[in-house]
Amino acid sequence: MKISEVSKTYDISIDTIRYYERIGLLPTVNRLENGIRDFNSISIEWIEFIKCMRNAGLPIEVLKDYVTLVQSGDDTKEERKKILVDQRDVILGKMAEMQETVDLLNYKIDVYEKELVKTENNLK
Amino acid sequence: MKISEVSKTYDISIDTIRYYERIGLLPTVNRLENGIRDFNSISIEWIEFIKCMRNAGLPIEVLKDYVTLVQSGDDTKEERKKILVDQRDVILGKMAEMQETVDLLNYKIDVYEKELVKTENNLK
DNA sequence: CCTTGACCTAGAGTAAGGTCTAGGGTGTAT
DNA sequence: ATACACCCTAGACCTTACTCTAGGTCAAGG
Repeated sequence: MKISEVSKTYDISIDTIRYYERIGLLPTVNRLENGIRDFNSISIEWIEFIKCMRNAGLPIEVLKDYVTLVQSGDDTKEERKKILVDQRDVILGKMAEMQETVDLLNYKIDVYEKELVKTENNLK
Repeated sequence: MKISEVSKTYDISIDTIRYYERIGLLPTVNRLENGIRDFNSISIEWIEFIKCMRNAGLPIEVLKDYVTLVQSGDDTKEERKKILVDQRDVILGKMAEMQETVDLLNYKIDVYEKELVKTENNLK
């Protein structure tokens, strides 16, 4: 799979994919003889994982640490698991904050709705 | 209320508060004769609102638009409500994405747990 | 009086995460 | 054989949202 196809399939810009590889977030991608990237299923799995984690706002540095641990063997499993658990907690915390914001927005929207109805009635 | 107190109470840095005023996100704050900011209840309400919305990731530009509309009178209520509704949708969308990430993390954490137990048993 | 601490402004600097440009190679359809 | 679509790298540039620095005012305590 070439980079443009990956880009379209996962809706990540070509530049971003190359950037991820360059900074070591995406483990080195296979190349054809002419140097062109040829994404195999392992690279694709990383792409999917990175996309999902980045969507949730996990910082690149944390993901890089995780990727590095995965690449350095089985005795890093405890450490890897800890990263995932910690980040899950961070996400859950953010979701709770966002829910508070949604609650406030719901309240404010409700107030606007009532005020707008009042204005309509006044026009009658 | 002086800036340092606002900063402590709402856990926003003094620099950030001044920055928000400077860029027009926080409507102009009252001053004492000597030029020192004196936050009244209206400013405080804005601080609380901005903090809540920024926590949820709403961009400063969108919030600035909202603030501008509030300051330009009652006939902008429809437009203001639209901003809030749109942003609520954005937040709900992000929360759904984050839930997907949490699901994936739960799965992965579970796999690590099982593997780690297996390793322990092998050591027996 | 003078030092300390809190306040002020303007403007430069920083961090995170991309995005874009210049310059160049390759493969294939006309 | 040349034009077009993709691919490559290195490195500059950009956006968002702060954060910090320099230089200065002012009020209270020792």
